[in-house]
Amino acid sequence: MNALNPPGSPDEHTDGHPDEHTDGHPDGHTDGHPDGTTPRTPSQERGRRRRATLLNAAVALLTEGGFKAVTHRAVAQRAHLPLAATTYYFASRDQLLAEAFAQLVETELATTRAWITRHGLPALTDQVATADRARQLGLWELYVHAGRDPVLQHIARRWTDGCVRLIAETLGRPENDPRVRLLYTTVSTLWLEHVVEQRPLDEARALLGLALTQATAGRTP
Amino acid sequence: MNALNPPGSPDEHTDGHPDEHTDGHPDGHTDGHPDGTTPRTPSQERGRRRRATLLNAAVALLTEGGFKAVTHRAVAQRAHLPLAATTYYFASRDQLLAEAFAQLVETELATTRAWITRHGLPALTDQVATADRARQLGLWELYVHAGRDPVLQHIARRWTDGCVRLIAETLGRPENDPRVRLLYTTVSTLWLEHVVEQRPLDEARALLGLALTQATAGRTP
DNA sequence: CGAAAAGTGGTACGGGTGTCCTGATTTTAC
DNA sequence: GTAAAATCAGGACACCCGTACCACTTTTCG
Repeated sequence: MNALNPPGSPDEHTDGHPDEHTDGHPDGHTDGHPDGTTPRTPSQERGRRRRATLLNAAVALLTEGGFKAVTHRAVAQRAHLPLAATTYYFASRDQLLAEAFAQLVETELATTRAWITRHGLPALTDQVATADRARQLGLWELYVHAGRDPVLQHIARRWTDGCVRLIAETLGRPENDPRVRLLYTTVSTLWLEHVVEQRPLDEARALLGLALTQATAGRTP
Repeated sequence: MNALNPPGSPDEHTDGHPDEHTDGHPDGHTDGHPDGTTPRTPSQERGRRRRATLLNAAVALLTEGGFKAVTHRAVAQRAHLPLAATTYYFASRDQLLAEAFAQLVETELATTRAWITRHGLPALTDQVATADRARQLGLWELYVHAGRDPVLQHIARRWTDGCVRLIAETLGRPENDPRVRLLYTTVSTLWLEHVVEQRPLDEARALLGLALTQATAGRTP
């Protein structure tokens, strides 16, 4: 669950049993140097900061150019760290991407939650309009890429589940309520369409309004 | 409009004015050798077949590995043609990808139309279940990638518009009817979710049913 | 028929990548 | 204090890529 920790949080996995934590970890975060070559989350504060810097660089590059732009050299350069740091702290490019994806998902969910808390669900199209489009594209690119990668797939499901949970809470409904899920389908497509196709948002606003009307059946959210 | 022609269809662009067809062509199809270096659709039948073979190879690779797998060498090898053929018949990798995307979109739209004609809209989840998932992934990957590429973006819009048209025709409604577009949002998300996340389709079927009920307001499709 | 245009295909250029190697330095543990 | 472990960073390995170059062959056209 380390990928869920904010950068800089204490690491619980430095207890000398690294091997137990590298099997089937769904979010791609791997700890431990079983033979001195597999990276771990560092025990020293300095190393932890360097690792986080690399990860943030990866997210930035993901935003700017999609996952193709996340190469070891680009990440190292963006983080002003030597190339070897990338392989010291991350087992592979795939791990780097997975952790970047996980971070992006959590960040976007938190941002969206805050916006809805403040402005309400009907204003979600306004958040989509003002949010960093390139970052959204990075997220969606990895979302689709997750279809070919079981590790990323778990993270993708977390994105969907997080969005559904958000809507459920806002509507005061259980997450498995079909109306919640139906509303999510509309929100998801409108979001993706805006990010990819850059269509005007007038129609999206109207559709969101209609979908909300149907989901709440006359109750004002 | 050559990208809309089936492979092997007669080419109308060999009339000696190739330069007029290379500006702002939204689907990335370029004709003409203005200085002997820019590819055109060949005038000879053999060349046309070779070009089509390369394009089909690109689509196959897109299916198997996503757009990252569509390299000149992989395409040439898959098509059993020399590497130089790829640059002879296509101006760039981008053009190859654009045409592969366009072809994939048209194929999928046609396949979906045939299915709906035969089985009806409520059975759309069954088509999603039985269709080649990897091919769908290829399509969606390029769809999202289109967010960063104006040429592909036009093709992505064609995908969306084609789906909306399909639903509108099935419901006997105009394409700008909000209920048509709302139903499309649900269908789109359920499709993407299945392809990416591989969730069970039971819930998708139920949601599609609910969405159809709301879209038709008691009228049986 | 001959020249020009189109087609063919092997090769190379200049660039890039993920990963690994290894010696030096710093930190930790006994 | 010393040895082991962790950290650090420069460099290299093996591979890959898109694109361009160029000589040769085939087809077209005047």
